[in-house]
Amino acid sequence: MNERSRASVAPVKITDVAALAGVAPMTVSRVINTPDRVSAPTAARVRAAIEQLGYVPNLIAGGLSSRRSRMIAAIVPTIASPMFNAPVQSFTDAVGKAGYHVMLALSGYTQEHEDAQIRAVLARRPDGLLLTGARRSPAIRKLLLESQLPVVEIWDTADEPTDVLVGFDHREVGRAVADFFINAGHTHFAVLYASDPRGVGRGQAFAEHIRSRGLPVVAEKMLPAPSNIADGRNALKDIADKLAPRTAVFCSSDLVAYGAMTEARLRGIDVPRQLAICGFGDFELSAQSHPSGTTVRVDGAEIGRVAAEALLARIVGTDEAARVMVPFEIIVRQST
Amino acid sequence: MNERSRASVAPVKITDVAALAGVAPMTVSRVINTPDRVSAPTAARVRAAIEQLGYVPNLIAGGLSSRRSRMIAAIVPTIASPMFNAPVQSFTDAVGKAGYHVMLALSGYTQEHEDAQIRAVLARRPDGLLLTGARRSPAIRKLLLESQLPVVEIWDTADEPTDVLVGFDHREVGRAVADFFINAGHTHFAVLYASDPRGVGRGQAFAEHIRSRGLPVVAEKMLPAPSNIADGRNALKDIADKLAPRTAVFCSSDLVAYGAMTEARLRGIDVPRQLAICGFGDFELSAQSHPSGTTVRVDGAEIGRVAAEALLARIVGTDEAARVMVPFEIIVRQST
DNA sequence: TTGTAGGCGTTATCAG
DNA sequence: CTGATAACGCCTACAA
Repeated sequence: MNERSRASVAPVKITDVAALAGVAPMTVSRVINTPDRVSAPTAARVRAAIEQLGYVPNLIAGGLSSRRSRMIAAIVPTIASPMFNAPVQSFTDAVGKAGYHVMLALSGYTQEHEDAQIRAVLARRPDGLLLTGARRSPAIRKLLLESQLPVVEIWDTADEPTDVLVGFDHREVGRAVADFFINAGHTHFAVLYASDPRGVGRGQAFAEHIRSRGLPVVAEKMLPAPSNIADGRNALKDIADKLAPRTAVFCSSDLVAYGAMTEARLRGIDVPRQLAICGFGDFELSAQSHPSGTTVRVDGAEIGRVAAEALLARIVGTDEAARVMVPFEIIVRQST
Repeated sequence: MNERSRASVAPVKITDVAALAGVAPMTVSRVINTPDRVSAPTAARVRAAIEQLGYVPNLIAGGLSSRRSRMIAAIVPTIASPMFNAPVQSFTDAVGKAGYHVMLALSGYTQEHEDAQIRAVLARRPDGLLLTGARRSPAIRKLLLESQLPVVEIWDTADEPTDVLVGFDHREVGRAVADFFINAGHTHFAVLYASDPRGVGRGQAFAEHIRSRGLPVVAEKMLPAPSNIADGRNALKDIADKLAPRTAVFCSSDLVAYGAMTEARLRGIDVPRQLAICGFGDFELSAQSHPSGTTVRVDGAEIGRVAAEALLARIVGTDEAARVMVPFEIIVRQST
C-alpha cells in the first residue's frame, strides 16, 4: 500500500555498529576505510559487531560526505558488439579491483543521445568517466573541462582529447590496409564501412589512399551503424556487379567481412582468388571461420585495461593527462 | 598536490539556484521532480536560473535524502556473450527511459564471485537488482529476502525465485531438442555443453531424455563456460572418432555449434547428412552462416525488456512478484 | 502554491 | 589511537 513498506536494504547503520562495539561511529568508519589507523583490539571488536549485525555501509551517504562516489560511468554506443563489450568488460573488471563500480550508459550512435547520457550521468557524481571516441560537442567539452572530472576517451585519437586518451588512429588503419592490399599486388578495390565516425574514418582513408596512388575504387558503400553480418551480405549483393574479376575489399568490421565472404561463396565468387577480404576487429569468428578472415587486430580488452589504469591514476591525483596510443596489426589469414 | 584540487563536478547547488530565482530550495526541487506542483511563472524563473548556472542536481544527495537511488544494479556472468549482452542492453535502455541508471557488475561463472558482487553492490542502495539465473546461495537469498529489495532473476526458472522472475526452463529446452532430433528420425546422438548451470541443464536433460527413450548418446562432453567457437571446434575434434555415421549433436550455444560445424566441414563430415547440429541462442551467426544453423531461439532483448518492466512495476509498489515464462522455439535451418 | 525545519548516514576535521 | 562536531546537498513532512 504505502511506498515505505519497501524497507531499506539495511536498516542497520554505522551508529548501531558503533553502539554495539562501544566505540564512536568514526572509529567504525576507520575500521572500514583506513584499518591501519585503528588498534588491533578495537578493530576486532568493531568487525565482530559488523558481522553480528550484518552491517552494509551506505555508500550513498559516504559518497555525499566524502565527495567521492567510488563509481565510474562508462558510456559506449552499444555492448552488443565485441568492439565495445570487450573493453567495457575488462574496464569493469579492472576498476572493480580498485573498489570502483561502473555505471553503464548506452549512447547509440548519435551525439545528441550521447550528450544526454553524459549530462544525466554527471548527476551521479562519478569519480571518472569513460567515453567512446574523441569527438565531443562543444557544450559537453566545455562542461567536462570545467568540471575537471577525470575522463578517458577510448577507441579513437584526437589532437586535443578531453583528458586521458587510449586509442588509435582509424584513418591510419584504413591507409595501412590499403598499403597491405597494394603491396599484395591488387589493382582493384572496394570498401564497405559503417556510418559511425570511426568506421567512416577507416573506410574513407582507405579509399583516399587507394585513389592517391592512382588506383580505382570500384565500389564504396556505407552501411548502418552498428553493422552486422546481414549488412555485409547485402552490401556484397549490391556491389557484386561492380566488382572487377579480382578485387580487394576492406570492411569496417569482421562481421561485415564475414557476411561479404559468405555471400561471395554463395555466388560462386572465390575468396580470396576473385575477392580478397579484410575485416576489422579480429573477432573470434575471423580466426575460426573457414576460410579464416584477414583482419585488423586491436586488443579491445587491453584498451579497457589500460583505460582503467590511466583513469584510476588520474583519479588519485596525477595531474598529467596520459595519452596512450595502442597498436593495431594486420592479421593475414586465408581470406586474402 | 592537494586532493581537493579535484573540483567537484558542479559546485553550484540547489541553494544557489534558489537564491538566484528568489525562491526556497524546496521549490527548485519541486520544479525538477514534481513540476506540476509549481506555478508556471515560478517554474519558468527557476528553470532560467538552472540554465544560467548550469545546475546539475546531485543525485547522491537526493538519494540519501529520499532513500531512492534511481539506480538498478545488473549482475551478469559476462557481457562478452550475446546470451547476456542482449538482455543487458535492452534492460538498460528500458529502465533508462524510466529515469533509472544501471550499475553493471560482472560475476563470471562462480557463485562466490557473484555473491561478492551482490554484497558489494548493495552498499550502493540500488532500487532494484537484476540477477542472472535463479540459483542463489542460502546466505544471499536470506539477505535479499530480508532486504525486501525488488529483484528480477532472468534466463532461468526456479520453483521459488527470490522475487520476480523472467526466464525459461533450460531442461525443457534440452528435452525439446531431443524430441526434435528423435522425431526427425535420428538414432545416434551427442551433446556438447558449457559448464555453467544453465548449459549443464540443457545438455544433461537432452542426454537423459535421449537415454530415457532407449537411444544411445555416443558422446557427451563438457566445455568451459563461457564457451566459444574454438571450444566447439576442439570438442568436435575430440569426439570425432566416437561419432556414428549419422549423428545428431546438440550444442549449448550457437558459437559451439558453429565451431563444431566448421570443424566437421574441414574433416569432410557432411553437415547435415552425416552430422546434424543444433545450437542454442539464435545468434546472428546462425542465421547468416552457410550452411545456416538450426538453433533454439530465445529473445534475449525481450527478456531484458520484460525484466525491466516487471522490476519497475515492483519498484513503484506492486507487491506481487511476477513470474514470466518466456517462450523458446526451435528454428530449423540447414544444419539439421 | 510555497516555505521551514530537520534529518538521511556517512566522513572531514580538529581536538584530546 | 579515538572521539566530538559539523557538514555533504537534497528531500520528507508539515505548516502557512
